[in-house]
Amino acid sequence: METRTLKQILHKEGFRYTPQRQMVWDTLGKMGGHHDCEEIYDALREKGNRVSRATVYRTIEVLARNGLLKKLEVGDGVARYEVRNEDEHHDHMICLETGDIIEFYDKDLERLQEEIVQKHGYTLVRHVHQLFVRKKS
Amino acid sequence: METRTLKQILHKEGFRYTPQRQMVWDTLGKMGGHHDCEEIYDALREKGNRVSRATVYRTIEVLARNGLLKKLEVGDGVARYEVRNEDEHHDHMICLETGDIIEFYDKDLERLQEEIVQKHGYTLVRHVHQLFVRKKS
DNA sequence: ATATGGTATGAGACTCATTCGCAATAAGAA
DNA sequence: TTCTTATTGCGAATGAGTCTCATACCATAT
Repeated sequence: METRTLKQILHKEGFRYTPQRQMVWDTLGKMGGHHDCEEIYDALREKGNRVSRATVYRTIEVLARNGLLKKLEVGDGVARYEVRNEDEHHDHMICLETGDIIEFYDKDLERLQEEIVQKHGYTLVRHVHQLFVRKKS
Repeated sequence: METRTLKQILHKEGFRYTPQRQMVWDTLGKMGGHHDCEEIYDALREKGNRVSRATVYRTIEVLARNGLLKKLEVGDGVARYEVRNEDEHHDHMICLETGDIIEFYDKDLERLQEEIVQKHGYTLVRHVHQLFVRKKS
């Protein structure tokens, strides 16, 4: 059903359904968490799949554009991606000591953001909220 | 007095006070707003100052490390900087249509962040909060 | 003032993530 | 099956930012 879903989504958006796209999607799903293109590329090759780096980048772009993936940039020059869960939004807390990425969600925070944007005469399209933290000593 | 201030700060931190560093600092101050290294570099050269790109990058790194500048990454692969005002923190709202960068500050939001981090057993070091918006239609 | 030690600068080479160009390939419509 | 054209693969290209290293020059001790 996963296969069908991806195929349907791609077709609906006018994209072609290719084995490479399915492979990238499956791999990201199996890996879980947040990964950069190189990691996805390596994971694919380790499993013997022959895909080019460029295709991984392009596929991820397509998947992200269609809301299947969420892009995460922590400021280290590498973009990471995670499978997007339709009905579950969250932001990230990044531990400066371990590099761990913790997800968090706060209803009030989300509401506050909306209010602030409205107050300025705008509409919120998306947001980036990252908390760089350190273990409490 | 600006000159004295920068000189003092650099010395206190064990850095040398050089005309290039003063130039970069002055230029950023005169420009105001958010600018990337290339813009700063160009602004300096236009005024006839001979500085190398590398020095601009290095100087900005030094200034940022010492809290004189604030780094801003919007996700377009170019880091922007703004002069930091000691007693005034703010986050950014980026208009997707015009590229305008609007500053905002919300006390409750700041407090909420702290609470969330504490709840997870961490200490907040710094945060990135960007609201990508569109003019209300 | 002057020498001295070591940081800072300049210019360009270099990195490294990401994108491009283009010929070859293969979806999917007819 | 054929045809159109999106997609792939590969390597070259891009571009922000970093590094190298010889030279310049800041700041302290003399």
